Amino acid sequence: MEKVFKALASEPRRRILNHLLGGPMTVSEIGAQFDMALPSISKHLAVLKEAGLVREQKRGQFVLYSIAADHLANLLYGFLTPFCPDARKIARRRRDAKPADEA
Amino acid sequence: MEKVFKALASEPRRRILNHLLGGPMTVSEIGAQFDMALPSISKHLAVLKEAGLVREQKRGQFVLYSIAADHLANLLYGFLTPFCPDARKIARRRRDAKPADEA
DNA sequence: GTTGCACTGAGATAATTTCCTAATTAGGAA
DNA sequence: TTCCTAATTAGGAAATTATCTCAGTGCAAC
Repeated sequence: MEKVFKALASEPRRRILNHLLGGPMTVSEIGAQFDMALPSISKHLAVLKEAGLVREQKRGQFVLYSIAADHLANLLYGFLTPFCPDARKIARRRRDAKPADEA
Repeated sequence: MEKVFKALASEPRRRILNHLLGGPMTVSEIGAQFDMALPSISKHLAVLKEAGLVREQKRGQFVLYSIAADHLANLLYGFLTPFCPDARKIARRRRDAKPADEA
């Protein structure tokens, strides 16, 4: 949870997540959307991956990153649960639907 | 949104929010739960307030802080919307229920 | 008024984060 | 092999954050 909120507490990283909604992208493709050096993008992706918010898969010399939307949703619903009755129902429903996916 | 995730990216601040689930508390009462100097607690509360996650009300020499759970839920649901169809419905439902509460 | 408690502001310091450039690793193609 | 591209690692500078102590402000009770 700590890593998740730390990861989300960065505008570039939230923008990366939004870009990935369109489907898997390589580091260069993501970097082309930003005015930032590629190693910085790579670092941000590592932070997101460490938090479980993206997945990486090597494809030859490329690395494809894709969003782990389910994980993101489960974590935030789980966090919201104590604060909000709505979230409790949804968190339970999501958990029952995919029993082995929690963090 | 930036302020919200920055505020949540801190273990002490998330703990403070959880403590406030029991109802409004003074700064000293909150501080008693932590091994941390009071000015630090005060600072954390200021960050949470700046993010709209808590409200403060002066009561004589005391300052009562209480959680703004609705705001927290609305913001996170709003953030989740692009990533998760569930959140879209809920965010809309919440918004329609309280039309003048968004950030 | 004076004393005491609740809280916040100020200043200092250590740790963390973010970003860069340069160098390195690794894969694919000539 | 040699060259090119993709991505990461390394190293370092600048900014931000977190925390402390100490000083101040405001209220309340004596």
